[in-house]
Amino acid sequence: MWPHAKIRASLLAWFDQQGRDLPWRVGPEGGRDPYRVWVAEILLQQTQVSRGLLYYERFLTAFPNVQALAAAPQGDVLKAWEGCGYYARARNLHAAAQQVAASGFPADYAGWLGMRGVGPYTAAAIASLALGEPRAVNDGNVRRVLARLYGEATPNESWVQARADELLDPQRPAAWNEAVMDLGATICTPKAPQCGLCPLSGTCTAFLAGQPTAYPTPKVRPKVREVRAVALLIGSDQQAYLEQRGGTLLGGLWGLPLAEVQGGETKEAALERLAQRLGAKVGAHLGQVSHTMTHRQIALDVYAAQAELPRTATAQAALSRLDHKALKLWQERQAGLFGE
DNA sequence: AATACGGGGTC
DNA sequence: GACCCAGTATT
Repeated sequence: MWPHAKIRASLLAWFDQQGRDLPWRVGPEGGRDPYRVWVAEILLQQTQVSRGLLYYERFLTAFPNVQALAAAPQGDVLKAWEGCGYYARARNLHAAAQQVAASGFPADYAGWLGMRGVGPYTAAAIASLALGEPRAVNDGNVRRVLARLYGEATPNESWVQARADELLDPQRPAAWNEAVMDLGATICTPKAPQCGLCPLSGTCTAFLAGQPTAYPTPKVRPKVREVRAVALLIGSDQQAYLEQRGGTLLGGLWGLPLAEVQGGETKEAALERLAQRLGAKVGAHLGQVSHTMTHRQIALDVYAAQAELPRTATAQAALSRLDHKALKLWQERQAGLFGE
């Protein structure tokens, strides 16, 4: 039988001393501002805290409360999210904010779970941190900490949730959740854990076995698909013809008109297809951009082109990193033309 | 149960 | 280059 009481006391004592001071941790323990917690939790999905911090202040300044977020145009919301990735988070957050502005905040875990973009992790986080509900979070930190604590090399979701549920401190659920995540983020890190500073090392199976990083075993990664595409820059890097991307990949963002090179098709054929669609005359090859996403490796050839199409100020639209790289080719060409 | 979904940090 | 990050939605 595991010494749950001892583990709780050790970790919470460490947390009270060494817990991180983060901008969304304002207000009483278990009674935080739901809007601020909500925004932070969405922003931090698959995003490291150090990076989330950069966006959090900016987002809260632009949209200080749920009414402001609900009333904002989607373009403004995506612009605030630009560069942070997983843009469905911003679209869902915006849509859900409009629901909250109309009907109020959900009152409990189940209510939050029904909101767009809110899954089991986020619902548990908001329910515990803002509502004081005893709900155990299950994120990457929790998974790693518990895998090591119990020496489970291949923990599945239900195993992690079960261990997290039974270990959750019923007296301080909010602090417990933050404590486990802080431990995972600062001490019990993936590659080089600082077991010498860990309050749980005395009961940690992985540490006692001398193999902390052996748990959990790495997840299998999906294969990266290689994609070739062509894009047209009509205008300049500052003022260009932009299209809003549909679908799930970069959906809602704006970018240069683009055509993927289909299987069995040449780059020239794709370029011709694209030019035809826009009624554009293709000019100089500006260069090639290479861009890696989690599941794609994109090689994009960018061409200058001429057409009677409306221009958008590129600084005002939310663009992906891929499109920023493409626009940069224009600057480099200008520098080249004028001999540096 | 798998896969799609960004972009960057760390070793 | 591998592996990961306060995960969720879709299939």
